[in-house]
Amino acid sequence: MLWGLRPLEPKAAYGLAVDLLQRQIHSGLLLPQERLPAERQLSDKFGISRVTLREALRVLETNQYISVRRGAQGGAFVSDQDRLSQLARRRISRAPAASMRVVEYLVVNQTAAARFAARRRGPAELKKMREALALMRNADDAPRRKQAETLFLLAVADGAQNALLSRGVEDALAELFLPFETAPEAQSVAETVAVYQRLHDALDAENLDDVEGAMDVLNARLWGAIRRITRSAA
Amino acid sequence: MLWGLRPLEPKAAYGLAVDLLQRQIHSGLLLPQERLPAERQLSDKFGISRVTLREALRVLETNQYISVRRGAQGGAFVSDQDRLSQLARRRISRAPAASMRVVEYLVVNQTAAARFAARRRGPAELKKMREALALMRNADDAPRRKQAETLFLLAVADGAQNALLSRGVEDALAELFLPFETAPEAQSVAETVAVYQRLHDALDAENLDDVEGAMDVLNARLWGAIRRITRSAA
DNA sequence: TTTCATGGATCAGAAACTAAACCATTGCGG
DNA sequence: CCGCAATGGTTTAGTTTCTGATCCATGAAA
Repeated sequence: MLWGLRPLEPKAAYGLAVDLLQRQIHSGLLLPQERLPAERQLSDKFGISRVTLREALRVLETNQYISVRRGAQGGAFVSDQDRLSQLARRRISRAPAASMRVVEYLVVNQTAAARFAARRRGPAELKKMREALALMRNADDAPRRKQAETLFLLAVADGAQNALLSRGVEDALAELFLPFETAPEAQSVAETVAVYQRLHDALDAENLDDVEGAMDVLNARLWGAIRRITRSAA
Repeated sequence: MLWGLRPLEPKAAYGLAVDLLQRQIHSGLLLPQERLPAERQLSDKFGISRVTLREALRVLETNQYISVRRGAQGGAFVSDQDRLSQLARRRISRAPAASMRVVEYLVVNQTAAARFAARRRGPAELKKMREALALMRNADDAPRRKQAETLFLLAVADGAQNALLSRGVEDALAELFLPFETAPEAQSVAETVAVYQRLHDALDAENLDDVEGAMDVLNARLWGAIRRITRSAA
């Protein structure tokens, strides 16, 4: 018997572009106020026409993810930190339970990926982790720290050499859209960096116990963050 | 910075229909030789035109997933058991490593889902599991047993009340496409049913230890199955 | 043999997308 | 101050995909 017959929902090309850009903003890969490539270049990269790309930009602008300015030095700019944090909080408080489930999924797949990565990570992934660590140390604001964390976690996921797990982690990070940390204390930041460093070292040394220990700390911090937000929103 | 800029790949409507039907054949929900609904009805359910649906059927026919017959009592019929098993083996032996990774992903998410389900499963999911068990007991051939197993596992995944985990399990089951068991011994079949029964009982009783025990057995059987296939293919 | 539910084929029109041009705005260097 | 050059904004003609409808062809069952 055929199961779950529901109308198909073909995604228009402009919708795919919206999703891709939105996901990168959610996961922090695109920084606040960052300028996107010119329309002609972006549409080229995406393999879609400029008209279609512009539809996508219009949607993102409407949803306050970007703003578009004309003229030389114009272009599409990611919204600023406060606006994005506001969007993130709104998204979470609209459906707090859903965000908890995303964290659940992220923790499950991220932890599994890290365990596999302890055996399978290659030099390329370790290098990406070190680069992310360097970014994290040099970062002087919350967005750059978030970006570096995302890059680190994606590198760990890639280390598992399992495309489905990588996609799962990527999806979860894109779905989450946590607001930027407020009032970052120097000590807390240093502690976070230390945990990622510990995870890198454990993966480098193929020390499974330490990998799990570091992941437990990261997962606990993640749960703490999401709980803090859902509480303050209530 | 923008990361991973690649050409977008808009999926045409007919492609979505192909995927949906192919996935249900892979996971065993659609039985061999089963007749699909008439084109006019199917296109209606999918919310696409009949012409577009027919494109999808043509693709599936080309790939030997179905065959189409004309006339009264005609229609699109899922290929027979041997043909499907052949397709499945071919798919696995083309990329054995990929199939192992799918199993990995399935085990990770299925196990996590079962753990959550131990606390969250509702009466609806328990009922679906019992119905699947009944199907499994009454099944007198491999396809029906596979169908019942899939239905049971999907019910467990739903019990976790986490849409992302459910989707992960569903994706993995659809991606796997295991051939039907050959030479089924009555004892082995009875043992399998017993394990699913044990999993149901454990979920019903919220007995987490027993849930994990049953899942371990199921996961081990899954690993055994995929290893047996990849070996015989080599 | 007739019936009729089914797949097969065709066509006009709608919707999405493309390619290419041209216009409007604006910062920057001369 | 002006004009260049890079950018977004707009228009148009044409292609591709999908739709909705109609009619034809087949073949099992009554």
